[in-house]
Amino acid sequence: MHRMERDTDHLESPAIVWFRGDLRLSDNEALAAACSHASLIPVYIRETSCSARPLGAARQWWLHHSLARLASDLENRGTPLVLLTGKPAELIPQLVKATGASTVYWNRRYDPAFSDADAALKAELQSDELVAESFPGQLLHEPTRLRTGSGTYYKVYSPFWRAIESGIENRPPLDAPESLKAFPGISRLESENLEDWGLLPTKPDWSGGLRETWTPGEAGARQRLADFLEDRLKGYSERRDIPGVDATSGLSPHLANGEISPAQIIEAMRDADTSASSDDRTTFRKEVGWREFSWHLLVNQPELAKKNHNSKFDDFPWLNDDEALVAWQKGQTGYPIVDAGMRQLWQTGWMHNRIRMVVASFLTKHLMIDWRKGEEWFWDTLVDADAASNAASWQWVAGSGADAAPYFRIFNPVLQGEKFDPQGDYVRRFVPELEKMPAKFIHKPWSAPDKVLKTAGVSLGDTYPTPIVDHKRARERALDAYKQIKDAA
DNA sequence: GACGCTTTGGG
DNA sequence: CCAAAGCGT
Repeated sequence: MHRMERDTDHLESPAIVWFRGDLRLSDNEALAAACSHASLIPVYIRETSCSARPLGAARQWWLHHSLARLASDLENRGTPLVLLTGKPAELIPQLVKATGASTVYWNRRYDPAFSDADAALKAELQSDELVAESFPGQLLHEPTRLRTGSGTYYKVYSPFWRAIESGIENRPPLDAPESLKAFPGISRLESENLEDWGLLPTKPDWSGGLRETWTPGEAGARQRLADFLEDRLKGYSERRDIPGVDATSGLSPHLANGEISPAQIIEAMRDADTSASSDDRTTFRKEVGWREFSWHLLVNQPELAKKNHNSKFDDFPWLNDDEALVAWQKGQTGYPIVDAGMRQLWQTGWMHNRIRMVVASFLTKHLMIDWRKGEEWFWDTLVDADAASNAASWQWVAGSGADAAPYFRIFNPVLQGEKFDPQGDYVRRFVPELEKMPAKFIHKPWSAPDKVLKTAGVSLGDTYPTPIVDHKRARERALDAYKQIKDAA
């Protein structure tokens, strides 16, 4: 068969659009490509027995709602969404056979755990004379392609950023297709019920705070972006560090679920006519850049969530202290800024970026617990849990990562609280038992005079924990441990 | 070969 | 002011 013939012929038959990490209709190249076909079959597969790490509970909650929105958005434009469970390598060919489709489109995902399987499926489909094509979209750059002058991947953010910065606005995002031509036999295809997938919590339903905080789905993502650009881009570079005010974009969970693309964000910001300074814009663009950098690292270092990027840390004497780990997880360390962060995470599925650094530093340095334990907890509880950002950022704080903070840079939880939450607004919101503490002592209640504690209704060790470690001693212990691996190398 | 690196703390 | 070190241009 001649290539030219096939290129026109295949448009006469339906195209399968395999949705994976891209739960949106706009800026979706795979979907756009399918629109030039006679009809299309959108499918989402709940993948079983694949090598990727299963989604954490918070992201499963999000996924349920995001898929529900995607299905209704597709329905409104003309086609249902087919839901299947199993192995794509079996299900996609079955779907091809059942529908007579000659084409399968999908957008690339970059988690190395999927790469081999996706490439193998593509090759298999193509060897059957089918068209199988993948498109970019989740990132602004192709993480495997970008190389330094000496041919290696980037290990330092600044040069990485300079390398992608200029090309960052080169891809104009696509509009959502106005209508979709459903495959005529689509309603007779086997499809499962989302409700049967068990993505939502049951026994205790802990999702109340998530529901109050978030609107999963493409429309929610677009709304949040619009609100951010209108209300919060101005002043972003300063205010983003203050956890007590709503100053960040809050787009991370939408990005993690592919409800919005980074190209859409960058473009919308360029068009946003606010009085935001160029500093505000650059700072935010660089945040998007960090996400790109993390994926660049993960793609080139597939073990990033498991292995120290700097192997010197393989000998670090981490402590196995389950009691301390649980206190950290539950927000019961006795350090208000740490506890506020951990409780925000549990209640809302999200934590302010600055506080993520503080709690991660506390776990890895004050408690000397392996960063992987923290990474796992975040993976399970964050609605924005992202395989690349989570691993890269934990290693950054722990000191073991690429371009990491030096290990000896140990955050002081009291000073961080006083500097970035001076009035204690953030602590008060998530640690209500300290609500009446005066600002002067809210980040160090143990140093408040008895009568201040009494007036505030705080009884240390009773209504609020005493610190589980002493800052000064913990700091010295961590630095001693670091000295061991430093001298050994 | 020089230069410039996200996010700090303590003495 | 110091606490590292090496990456990338």
